[in-house]
Amino acid sequence: MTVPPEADREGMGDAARLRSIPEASVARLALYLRMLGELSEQGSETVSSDELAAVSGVNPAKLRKDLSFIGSYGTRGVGYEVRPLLHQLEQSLGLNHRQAVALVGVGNLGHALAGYSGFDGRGFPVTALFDVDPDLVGIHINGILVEHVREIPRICAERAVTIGMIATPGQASQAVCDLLVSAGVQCILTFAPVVLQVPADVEVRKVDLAVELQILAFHVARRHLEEGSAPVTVGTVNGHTSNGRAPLDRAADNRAVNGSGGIHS
Amino acid sequence: MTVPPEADREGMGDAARLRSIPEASVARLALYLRMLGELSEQGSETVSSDELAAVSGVNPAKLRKDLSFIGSYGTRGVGYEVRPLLHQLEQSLGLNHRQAVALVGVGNLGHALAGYSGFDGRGFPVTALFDVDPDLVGIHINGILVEHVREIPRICAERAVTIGMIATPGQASQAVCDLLVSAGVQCILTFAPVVLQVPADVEVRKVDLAVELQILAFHVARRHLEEGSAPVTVGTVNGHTSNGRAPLDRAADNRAVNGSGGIHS
DNA sequence: GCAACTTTGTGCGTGCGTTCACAAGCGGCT
DNA sequence: AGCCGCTTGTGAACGCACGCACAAAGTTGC
Repeated sequence: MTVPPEADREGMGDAARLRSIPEASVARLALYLRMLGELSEQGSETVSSDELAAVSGVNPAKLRKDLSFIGSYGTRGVGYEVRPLLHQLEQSLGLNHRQAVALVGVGNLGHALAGYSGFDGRGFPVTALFDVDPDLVGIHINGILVEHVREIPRICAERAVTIGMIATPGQASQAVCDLLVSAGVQCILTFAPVVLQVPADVEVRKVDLAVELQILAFHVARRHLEEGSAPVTVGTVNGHTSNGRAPLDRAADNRAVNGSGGIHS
Repeated sequence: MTVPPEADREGMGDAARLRSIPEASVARLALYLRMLGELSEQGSETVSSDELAAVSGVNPAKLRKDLSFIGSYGTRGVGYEVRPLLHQLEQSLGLNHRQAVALVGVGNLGHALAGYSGFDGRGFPVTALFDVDPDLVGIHINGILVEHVREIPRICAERAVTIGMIATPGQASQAVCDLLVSAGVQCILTFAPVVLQVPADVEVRKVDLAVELQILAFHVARRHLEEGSAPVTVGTVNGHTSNGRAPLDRAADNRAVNGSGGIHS
């Protein structure tokens, strides 16, 4: 086989190794990290790939391969030591130092996000809030002052914001996005149902709640059609839907939303 | 291979055709649907695959293939008629009749979701709210009464709920999920950072905000390493085109969160 | 110290998803 | 009417990701 031009040398630098982690694996690594944190709190010292895979809802082999991307931190015959693995995951995922997050749009959804405890506790302190509504600018949420959107460039620079969250109405989202980008923010998480246009060096992730529901609605429709044609399921209406199988088999069959997503060009 | 009971005949039934749509395509179809809605409001009569792909941030060929899964509704040399395509998409995605949604957990995030206008306007009326907190049970949000979680089975059956949303703290989510499943709900969208165990015939989608941020944090870390070390330069071998590093090209290069996700077994 | 058991790490086959590229088909122009 | 240009729909190749299955490695028990 022709050796790939850029030799895959042994002593691969961190940068090279990180760059080569598949997008889908990164998403799962973040999940493992959370699960390890819970195991650690419960006092577990070690965990096997089978156990960790079970609580994460993934295939054990896939988990081991994911972990192998960040190095070998397991002991054959034993499993993984929870604490060291957790620490290594944090480092590889860039969580060794906290990332300042700016949230733009403190309306309905934004207000909830600003108060979401899951961010601060996991190394993502919301350090800046923005809005355009005069009724909102000036108030405090969770001890943080809501500033006017026009202050984004200055404040984001001052507070070393690395991640921006957009929870504005759709029409405003592109303008807000441009502001964040001009402030040097290279990673954006948006809840606006708009395809944001950004320079190539900016990473955008989009959470579209309406689309999520539509995907589920599709499955509802598909089920109805299947019931009508193939004698697959039993109960219809309020009927408890246990078809043939055990009502409570704990299928590890979950479809996670986060994932490889549409990576392309 | 043994032909599945229902042969893949030409005049393929709706059920067979819908079942064969790749998961990743379904997610994008929902996106196209929204974009078509906007185009329709702007008065567009027809749209080409290139245009629709551009505003959706996807590859034109991929878009055409996605649309081909639901049939041929384009005119060669012209494009797609917006209105008929939109209608066809709605039908294929199961949006021809509204889906009743139940929301469990009206705390911080749940309260915001209950008031989110993007649901009702898109055929997903939130018709039931639940919580355990005595301070919340009994109040009205957006005109809807918050009921106690123990009422889930009865009320979900009464109101023909097909989709459940879980916005409770992590510890409560599995119990809530079980309640929803016992009420016959087969599609669940959860915001709790927990891997839900469900019967095989229940569809679960998970939106994990902390994980989203961690994925972005990873990209921050990767950027720092790249800047510091390797002369990253253009393309690794097969060059993914990605980082051509044109400083300001308006790349339609967005990574969408929703996507194929971890589909398996 | 050796054997047997346990669990990691990974090479490889397979299937899915994306992309390219082109033939087929439709409208407009002459 | 016939030709030309445009756009769809799709066959085929490519690449990625998943999961199996096994070798390597370490631990426990005798």
